[in-house]
Amino acid sequence: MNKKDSILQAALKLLTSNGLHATPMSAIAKEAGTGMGTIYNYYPTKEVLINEIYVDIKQQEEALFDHFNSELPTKTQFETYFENTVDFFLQNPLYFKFMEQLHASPIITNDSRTVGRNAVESVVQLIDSGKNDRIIKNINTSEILQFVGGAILSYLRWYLSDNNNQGNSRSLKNLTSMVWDAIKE
Amino acid sequence: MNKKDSILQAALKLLTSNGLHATPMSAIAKEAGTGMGTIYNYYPTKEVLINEIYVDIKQQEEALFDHFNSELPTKTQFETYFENTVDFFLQNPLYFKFMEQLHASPIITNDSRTVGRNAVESVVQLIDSGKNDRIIKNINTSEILQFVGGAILSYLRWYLSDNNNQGNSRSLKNLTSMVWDAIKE
Amino acid sequence: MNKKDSILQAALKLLTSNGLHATPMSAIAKEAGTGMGTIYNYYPTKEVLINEIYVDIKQQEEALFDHFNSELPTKTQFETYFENTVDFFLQNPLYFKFMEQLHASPIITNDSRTVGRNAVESVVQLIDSGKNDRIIKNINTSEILQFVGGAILSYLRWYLSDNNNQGNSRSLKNLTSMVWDAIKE
Amino acid sequence: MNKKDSILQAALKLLTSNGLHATPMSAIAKEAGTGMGTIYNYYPTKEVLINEIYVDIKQQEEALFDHFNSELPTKTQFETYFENTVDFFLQNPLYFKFMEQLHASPIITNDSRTVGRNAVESVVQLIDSGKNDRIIKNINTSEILQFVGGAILSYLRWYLSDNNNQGNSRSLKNLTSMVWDAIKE
DNA sequence: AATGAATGAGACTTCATTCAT
DNA sequence: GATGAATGAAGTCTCATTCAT
Repeated sequence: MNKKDSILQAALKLLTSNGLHATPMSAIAKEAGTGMGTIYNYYPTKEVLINEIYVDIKQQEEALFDHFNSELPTKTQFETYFENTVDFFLQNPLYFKFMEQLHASPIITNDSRTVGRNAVESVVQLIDSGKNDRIIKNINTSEILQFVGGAILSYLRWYLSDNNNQGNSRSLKNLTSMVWDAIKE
Repeated sequence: MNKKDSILQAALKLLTSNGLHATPMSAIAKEAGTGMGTIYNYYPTKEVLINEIYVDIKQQEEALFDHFNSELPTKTQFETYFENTVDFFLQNPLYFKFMEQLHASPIITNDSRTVGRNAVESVVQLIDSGKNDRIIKNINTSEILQFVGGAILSYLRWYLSDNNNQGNSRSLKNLTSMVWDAIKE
Repeated sequence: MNKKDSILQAALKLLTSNGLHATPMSAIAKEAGTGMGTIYNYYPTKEVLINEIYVDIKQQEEALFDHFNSELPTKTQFETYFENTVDFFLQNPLYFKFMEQLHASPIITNDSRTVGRNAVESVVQLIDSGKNDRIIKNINTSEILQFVGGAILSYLRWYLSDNNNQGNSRSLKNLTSMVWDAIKE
Repeated sequence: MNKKDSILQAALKLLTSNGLHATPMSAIAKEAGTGMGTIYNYYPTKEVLINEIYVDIKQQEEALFDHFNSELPTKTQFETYFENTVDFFLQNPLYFKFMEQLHASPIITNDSRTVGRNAVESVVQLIDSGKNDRIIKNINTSEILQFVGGAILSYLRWYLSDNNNQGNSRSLKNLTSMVWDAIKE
């Protein structure tokens, strides 16, 4: 792994376990196995480093849609999106913890948030097209988007919570169908 | 307003707009119109102050159920809970911003989180009773709880987001029914 | 002595003996007998502290003219100015060392330099009036001012140089008359 | 131009415009069009580099006297020295700015200062010989030297100051004669 | 000889907390 | 109880210097 990625990984690990306020750059450097100065060769400030992690995750999320097949039925596409996204965060629980902690933080810049919004553009189009075909309810698209996002979020919170170890693929299927029922016409 | 509350309000205001990392105690004191030492007469550390705000909000949430009428139909009770909770945060948007930012932060202690969980005990009972009466789906209660919480969260995010001004009471009714449809048997 | 002055004195002492690049704020705090944070209660940055010293010296120089008697002959006034200024720096050799090192430094702001120029306004008037009365040569006033300043500077450099201990009041008298001879009509 | 000189020129330019405290070696390397390592092939430390510039300027100053004709009258020799030196710095204003800023800095080593003193050895001899012939006043030679140096310095400061554009060769002639009048018997 | 990524000591500065008033 | 000047540990960031290429 190159240095830039080591730093990102180290920062992700420490930020999610200790929090922003308890993760000095020196600790990140130590964890990454570099000198502190090296971090600053790649990221001009701590704030930029945090935002880079944010953007990085959002872009990986976006990449999940790269091979979307727009000829499949809307419902199939939706299920694929929904389950892929949940799966992505289950495979990368630190990404989820990071987003939980920093999604609403003023440290995330507007530029980063814009990248975040663009990342879900494919889903917006899927929903719009579903509304057009009267497959999905005629509710404000951004509201539907938030609803779906909230469902993903709540599932992940439940699944990854310390006091749960009963998560299974059946419960995800349940949720997917609950959500589809809620938004379908 | 007494000093203790001034401090809480000042902290809430600054924390939500600037973030934890950019809200020094001196700024809180200034905003509250007190001396820095005064804050320490009420709260031994900054961390305790933050947790106090957290617990305070959770307890106000809990108080929403004080006059719950357990003789009404489950669906009515659910709708009341759901809409009251959304309304509570719409009336207190800073509470929502605070929770968004600090819900997942390591600065919130386990004790505070326990208080938070107790605050929704009434809802747990409502759901369990609903499951018992085969009105609500037989899914893990904590999963349902997270699902409902996620729906509230996503609605509030959408409603309070800067680029939205179309929120109206109809859309909340829509959501309430979407959620009920999703969890009802 | 109050804290603000202790800090100024400590900074002056260390800056003149070690130079700007070898005088950390921590050393100034230690020398001043305060904590580092205390310095920042009075001076927001190191740069401001340096400029404050600069302005402070310039204002003390200006104060030398407060009791100038404008009814005395021009020559007498000039001699008084010249010798008082030399004497001021001989009494405060650290002020001289400070100015030698920082006079031309980019760290001194334009605002500070403006204060410095105002401090010699009385001398400008004396020279202008002398030119008017055809007592002083009709040369650009700022050029005369620099010439006189250069004479003071060179005398002080010589007098305070390590390898000199023959300074005496006669040599100052010599210089004063040399300079007067050079600028008189 | 070879690399060594590029480095010297780059350092001179940046030091005079930004100051020692704001001129990192990396910036010098960039300005010189070399790598940072290359600088260290020629100069073991930043301090040595600065001193090299200092010594270099002093040696160029010394070279001005190489073709001094010791058979000309003392006054002619003095005028030549005086005007050549002023001219040298007017042709190389960065040299002057450099000396203004670093002349008194503790970063200049005693060895460098010794070189500086040797550079004016010819002038010392001229003055001594002038005193011997009772052409120049019988004042401490080093004091005369400083006086003459101060006159040069003050003229250059005035001439090169931002708010001056009236400099002309007549005013230099004036100054030369003022200074000669001041030191001649 | 030339390079520049890597380094970490040390700089400046912040801010939670104390305590004399 | 109320205050805020004082504190210094600890944070972010810089930059002179090294060394593998």
